[in-house]
Amino acid sequence: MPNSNNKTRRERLEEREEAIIAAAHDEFVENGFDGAKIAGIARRAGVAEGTLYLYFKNKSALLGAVVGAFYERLTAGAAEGVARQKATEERLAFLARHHLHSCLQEWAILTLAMPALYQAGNYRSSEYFGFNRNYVAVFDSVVREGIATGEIRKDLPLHLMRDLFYGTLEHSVRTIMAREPAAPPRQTEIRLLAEHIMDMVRPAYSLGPRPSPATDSAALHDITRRLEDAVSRLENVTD
Amino acid sequence: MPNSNNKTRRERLEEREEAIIAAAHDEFVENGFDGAKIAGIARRAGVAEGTLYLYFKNKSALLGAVVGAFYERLTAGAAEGVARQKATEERLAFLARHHLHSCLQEWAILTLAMPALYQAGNYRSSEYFGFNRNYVAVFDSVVREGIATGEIRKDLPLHLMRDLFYGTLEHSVRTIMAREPAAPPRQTEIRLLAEHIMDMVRPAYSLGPRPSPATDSAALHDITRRLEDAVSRLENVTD
DNA sequence: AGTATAAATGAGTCAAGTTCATTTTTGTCA
DNA sequence: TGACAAAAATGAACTTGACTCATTTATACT
Repeated sequence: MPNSNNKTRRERLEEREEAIIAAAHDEFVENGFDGAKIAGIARRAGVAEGTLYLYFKNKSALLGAVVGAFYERLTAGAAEGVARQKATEERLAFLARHHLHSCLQEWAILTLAMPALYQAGNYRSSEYFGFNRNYVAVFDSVVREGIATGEIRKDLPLHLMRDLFYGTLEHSVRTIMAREPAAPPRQTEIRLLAEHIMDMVRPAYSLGPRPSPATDSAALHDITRRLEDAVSRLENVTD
Repeated sequence: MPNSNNKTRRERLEEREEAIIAAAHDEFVENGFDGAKIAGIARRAGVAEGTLYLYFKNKSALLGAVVGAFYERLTAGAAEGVARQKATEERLAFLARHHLHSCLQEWAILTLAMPALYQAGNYRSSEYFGFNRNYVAVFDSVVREGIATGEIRKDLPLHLMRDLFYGTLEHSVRTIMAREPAAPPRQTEIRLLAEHIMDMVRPAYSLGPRPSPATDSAALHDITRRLEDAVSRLENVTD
């Protein structure tokens, strides 16, 4: 009787793999990388320790799979949101909110991913490089389009704009989590924070109508005064 | 015969501690945190393994001492440089160059510090929190002064400006090291990069004469055209 | 049913961080 | 100077946990 179940062999293997990744996720999130035990993951997944090594090369590869799943969710969410918006500014604002929301939501995963990101001897060859590449591709295409339509300045290398955007966001997330480790990410707080960040990013990118209220309004005030002067002078002439 | 050497007991202990930190530095830099072995550090320092535990609680504490020394150099350099400059903009430009230079120079230490920074269960209580606090205090005082003199906008929380500044710098460093892992940090390249970053930071902070040429000139153009229209209309009336 | 191949198992191996009973060094005092 | 108590150092033994592999179990095909 081949196929005693209604599952093909391949399907059963993939199910097991997913179960292992889910188990690893929980064990890592609860205990951190060093605190997580292979034995614990095996127990959660309902398999023997040795079995894990048939699916993943070692503990780090197990973490890689967990982080990869996170990046997949992150990237998919970013791409979807961007597709819903039309204006460059709205798109960037969405990406900021989405990044903040995701990173705060899954802070535990981030704390697992960052070390691996930095430790990777030659980062380029590590799987994390690919994860990041796919993710920032969404941002890159938004900015490239913004530059093409003249909404964004074109005198700076794209990678620097990316560094500004994601560097600021990541640092902000770290700041928040350092302030209130147990903070549940409230929707409105994220919106406010994203708006503040966009208030800095906008002028940095030369995006939007008002690059900077303070200086701009000063310049416009000056022009306006001159306009009024001119008008009243001309009116005096007609008198 | 008390004090057979010309060294007091305390001095000898401190010398040994420094030797151990130096040994740990080299072992960590060469092999990374996991790759570094307590036995290796002990051998380099010329002491027995057990002796290390008389000076440091565990391997992590050993890393903490190495990272602490790095932060001390970093903070001292930042404070000195800021004292040499007078204008807010020059000070920030210096801090940017200094941060880039130091982090590229001692990239190996950074890759050791970042994981610990993120892993620290409750970051606030970890020693790394204090290191960072002292370091960014230099930046904070520069920005506070800039706000007081009206050079910098005051409608954004200070911590966000910090996140923009150091987030961008750190992300840039990571980008560079990912591109060319064996890159020797050339002085001129660092200057150029810092200038580019300042080109983004300046308008974000509303620092300097022109917040943003592109949009600003567009707005002014518009006003100017309206001014000219008004003038010519009035001139037609007087005809 | 028989059998070859794939998959799973878990006891055993090994490496490395940490501990602690013992030894060595140091400073003081008779 | 020599005894001695306290401090410092030692390294063999202990412990933990990732990883291996000889053996067992399940699967699919004839």
